[in-house]
Parts: sequence; structure tokens; C-alpha cells
Amino acid sequence: MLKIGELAALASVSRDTLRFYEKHGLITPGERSGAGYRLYSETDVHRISFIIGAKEVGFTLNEIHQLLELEVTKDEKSCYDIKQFVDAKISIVNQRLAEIKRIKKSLQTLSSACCGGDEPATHCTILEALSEQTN
Amino acid sequence: MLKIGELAALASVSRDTLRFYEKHGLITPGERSGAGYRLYSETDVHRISFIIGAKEVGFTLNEIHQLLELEVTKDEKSCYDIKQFVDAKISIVNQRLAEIKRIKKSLQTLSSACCGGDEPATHCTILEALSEQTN
DNA sequence: ATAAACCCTAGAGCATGGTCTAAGGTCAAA
DNA sequence: TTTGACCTTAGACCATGCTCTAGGGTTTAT
Repeated sequence: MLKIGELAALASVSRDTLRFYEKHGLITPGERSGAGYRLYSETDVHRISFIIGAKEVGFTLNEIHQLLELEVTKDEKSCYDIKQFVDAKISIVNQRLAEIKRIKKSLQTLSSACCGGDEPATHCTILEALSEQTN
Repeated sequence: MLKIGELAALASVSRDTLRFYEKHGLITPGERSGAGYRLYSETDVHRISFIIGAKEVGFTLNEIHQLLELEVTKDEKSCYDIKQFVDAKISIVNQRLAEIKRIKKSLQTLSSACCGGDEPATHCTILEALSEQTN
């Protein structure tokens, strides 16, 4: 059984983060020592590593919550359910990707229209472009 | 001179948003009517459209603040300064882009390793992959 | 025995970009 | 004149993901 600081070190997160995850239902309390210290089992360690893995691939804590429910009830779920979940996330990520690409393009258009020279920016094309009504 | 609701309609933002921008120093008060109503001039309209344009190309409100300062003092700035600012933002956007692409790839790897079939997810490769220690 | 290092709780604070509420005052039309 | 649509303020609230503080108890090493 690990104390919170030990698990925190193991998982490279802060103690506060672990308590935060607990408060938000991502990781269930487990046991407590006589003095009220949290004690983490193997299962808890596994769960934390699941959370961190999911965070790393871009799931929000909310989505991880849902994933954990899928995991807990996985014997009643099909692979199809799980894959659907991931695919839905992929399409969200695709939207964000498109949005960021759009932004990048706009910025590049701005930048390349500007001479970038020494002259005062009184009539800088960048500032002028930003002032234009878009709606 | 426009009242706040008129400018809000014109700019397609809420009245609250305009007051919020004012509170955060993005748009200076301008005049007030006898009853204390905000009155927006042509210059203010121009400024709002600048803010909205900048938001649309992906600048944060903080960055817009800096851009507005550049705009106000543009006679003392060079095109070089302005272009530098935009280019710095482009490199931030590039980082975000790379991060999102990484996430997308991870998700696709997860998804494509999963059979997606009817069988119970007891040994679903997705859940297993998420559980693996990454550090 | 005492100080350092750890643990606990509840709750505030941060950054981002607003939205909403309460409790009022004002203005225009019917 | 009274209703409804508009305006004012200060401050609370939302989501996201923590981080920090205050005020306390415990454990461990010297």
C-alpha cells in the first residue's frame, strides 16, 4: 500500500492532483490508515496509470470519467462500444485540427502581406487587415 | 453615437461581452449620456471590429491587448515589430498543431487496433493500451 | 525530544472568456 | 401613465484542471 506522496512520485503528478481526481470521482478512496492517510492499492495504481494514459492521448477528465465507467463495466460492453467512444473523440479532434489550421493560414496570410521593414507601421497591412469588418 | 445594444447587434456579440472587454481594458469607455449610458463613436466601432477580427484569427484577449497597444502607437513602431508579433503567434499555433496531430495519431492507433466487434470488451485492446504505464 | 517531512480538510485562487443575476434607473410607445 | 425594452453596477457563476493556503495532526530521523 502506497501513501499519497509515494503514488504521486510514481505517477509524476502532485499530491493535490490525486486528491483533485478523487474529489471528481476519477479514483475511488480505497483504504485509510489509522491516522486517516490515504492508502493506495495495486488496483488504484493501475487506475491512475489509466487516467494518465488517457490524458496523454487527449481525453478530458470528463471523458476519462466515462472511459473509466466503460472499463469497470467492460464485461457488459462490447469492443464496438469502446471503439465508438474513441472514434467520436477522433472526430472532435479533427474539428479542432481544422480550426487551428484555419487560424494558422489566416496568420500566415497576414504575415506574408506585411513588408516587415523598418518603416513606421502607420499603414501596416497587418493592422489594416485586422480592422476590416468580417461580418 | 451608438448605445451598447446597438453596437452589440452590429458586432454580433452580447452587451455583456462589450462590458467585459471594457473591464479588461480592451476598449476604452468613450462617452456617457446624461443617464450614464455608454455611447460608442466611430473609433470605438473600429476598435471592436479590430478585436473581433483578431479573435477570429486566433489571438487571445491578452494578445489582442498587446496588438491594440501596437496599433495605438503604430507611428512609433515599424512594420518589422508588427510582423514579429504575428510570427511569434504563428510559432505558438504550430506547436498546438503538432500537439493535436500527436493526439490524433494516438487515438487512431488505439482505434485501429480494436476489432470493434460485438464481443465483450473484457480484453479490449483500447482499454489495455490506456492502462499501460507510459512513464 | 524535537524538527523535518509527511499527511489531513475545506476552501480560495488562477487563467480563459465570458454569462447571468439582482436591484435598480431611463426611455419610448400606446 | 404605465408597460416593456433598454440601460447601469457589482458581483456570482460556468467549465477546465489544477495549485495553493491555512490550520491542524502524524511519522520519522537525529
